Amino acid sequence: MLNDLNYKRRAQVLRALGHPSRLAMVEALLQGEKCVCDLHDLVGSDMSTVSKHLSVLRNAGLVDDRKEGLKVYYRLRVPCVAKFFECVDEVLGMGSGQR
Amino acid sequence: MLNDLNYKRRAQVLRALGHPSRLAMVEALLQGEKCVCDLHDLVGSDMSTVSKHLSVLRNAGLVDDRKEGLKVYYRLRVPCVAKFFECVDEVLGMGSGQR
DNA sequence: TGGTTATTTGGCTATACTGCCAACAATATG
DNA sequence: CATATTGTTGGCAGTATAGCCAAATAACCA
Repeated sequence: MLNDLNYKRRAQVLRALGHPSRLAMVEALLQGEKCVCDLHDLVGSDMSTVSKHLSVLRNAGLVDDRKEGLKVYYRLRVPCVAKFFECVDEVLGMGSGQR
Repeated sequence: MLNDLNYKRRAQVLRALGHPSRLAMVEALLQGEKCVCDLHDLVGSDMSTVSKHLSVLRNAGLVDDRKEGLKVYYRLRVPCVAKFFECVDEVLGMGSGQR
């Protein structure tokens, strides 16, 4: 298939966004840097789970982190994902077409 | 967590895009309707696999289908996904941050 | 140093996804 | 009707993902 590696990388980025908790975290990060503890409060699952979700986002290239004292702050690397939310909601707004 | 169902639905849409073959198919569909056979030629995997990928996209609300004679034609329901490709490539363009 | 807080990592089980094959359904054509 | 063509569905084996706990790391403070 045409340029397989490129599609794999792109898919990795989108798959990283394909989880409710990670989506919620990314949306929160649109407003600015958050520490893991903030995101932990947001999504409610175990801290270790949150940490693993964040590493999925990091490996996909979507976020970056920075340590300050005990806390680790994550930030979005790419503002354009904001548009994803609008478009995804447009998809959902038409009725999902589920069969 | 805040409005769990909404995040689940959104995640479903993004996860549907999170596969190399499905991405390639969606990109092809940006140029217009294609039959399953066209997409089969494009991605190269078994027809049944292609069909299942298409049903993932359909269940996510991303595509619609139409039967004409023996052939089934799929089309994108939402043009805005075109922008996803630009943004995703922007993510990749910065170096993926893989650790 | 010893203790506390914030986060990551390892390991495990449960669940979901992928991709192939075989079987089935629907439509066209001889 | 028999047969070919186009897709879909069921089922299975292999792989990946999710989420929890426990243990490890790192930075801070007494």
